[in-house]
Amino acid sequence: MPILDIGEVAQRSGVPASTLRYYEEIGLIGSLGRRGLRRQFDADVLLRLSLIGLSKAAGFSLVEIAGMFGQNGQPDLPRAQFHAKADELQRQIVDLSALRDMLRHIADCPAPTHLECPTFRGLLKSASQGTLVTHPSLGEAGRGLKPARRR
Amino acid sequence: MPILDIGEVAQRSGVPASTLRYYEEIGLIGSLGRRGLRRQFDADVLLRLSLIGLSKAAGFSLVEIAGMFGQNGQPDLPRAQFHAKADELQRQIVDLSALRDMLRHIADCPAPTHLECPTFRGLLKSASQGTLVTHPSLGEAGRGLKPARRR
DNA sequence: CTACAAGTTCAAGTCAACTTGAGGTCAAGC
DNA sequence: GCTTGACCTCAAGTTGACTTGAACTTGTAG
Repeated sequence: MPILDIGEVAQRSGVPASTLRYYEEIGLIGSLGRRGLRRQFDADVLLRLSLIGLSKAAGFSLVEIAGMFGQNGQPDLPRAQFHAKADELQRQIVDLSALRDMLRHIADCPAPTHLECPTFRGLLKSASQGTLVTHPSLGEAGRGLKPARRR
Repeated sequence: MPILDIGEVAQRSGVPASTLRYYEEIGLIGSLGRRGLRRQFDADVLLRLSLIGLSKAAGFSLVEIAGMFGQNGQPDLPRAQFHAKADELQRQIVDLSALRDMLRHIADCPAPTHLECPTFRGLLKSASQGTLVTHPSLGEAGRGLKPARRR
């Protein structure tokens, strides 16, 4: 079971050392202990970081992620909540697929003003399985979507 | 072509008026003009807001979104860039699907420590079509993922 | 005509997620 | 024994995306 120090974890994972310290501080990852001052990480942390990256991309906050994969590796949440998160994610996947198709459409369709193109409107309407504002006077724009973040 | 004032847009779209002002300020949406002091919005803005919500969920920043759907409604970017964004989105969809399956797995699998479960590791490995750190000493964790944000 | 709800501006505040900088520690190699 | 490089802590700064508050204006209803 290999032990890594922070520089190696940073290099292999692409996550900066400052971020790793921050993640440890908030309890999102754990280290085995110290050698002198230096944190020693189990190689497993790399998997955990993948999981974290994935979850961040899905729009989960660090706090939520911490809840999903408690410090020991075991989830902190009841099973039903996982199903709920998965379903939420499924909805998001549907939406992103629609957006992907819209981007492809924009790239290929010669019409300059896409909001008027029926194909485009159709794709937009299909997003969020119809909960979007396309229908007169009902629904909330982007309702059911996870606000997402990047940096 | 109906004209809406900010309160109606807010109500129908679920986007707070303060956010709508902010979006207008940064050029993400446009208003038709003013009636007295009050902004008048074309109903089309609702579609635009859906698009914005969708794009935010996909992890695009407001600046990127503004570039994709320039103030007039026409994109500001070359076609190739749209294909690139679509492909990026496609990769993300694959990753999120893996994450969704992982969440389902956690909800259903009785084993308490999922990082050791082969099924789970398999799912994790499949994310980002294998660019993740699962393989010894190569790759960056979550590489290729768009960091996502929420509030 | 007056009240009032709904709008307006502008500056400052907030929040999550980090990053940066200054100054300190330690183990290994020369 | 001394230097060097990789690590350390802790406080403060940054960024994006908004939100809040105070003080002001306006169209409509009574």
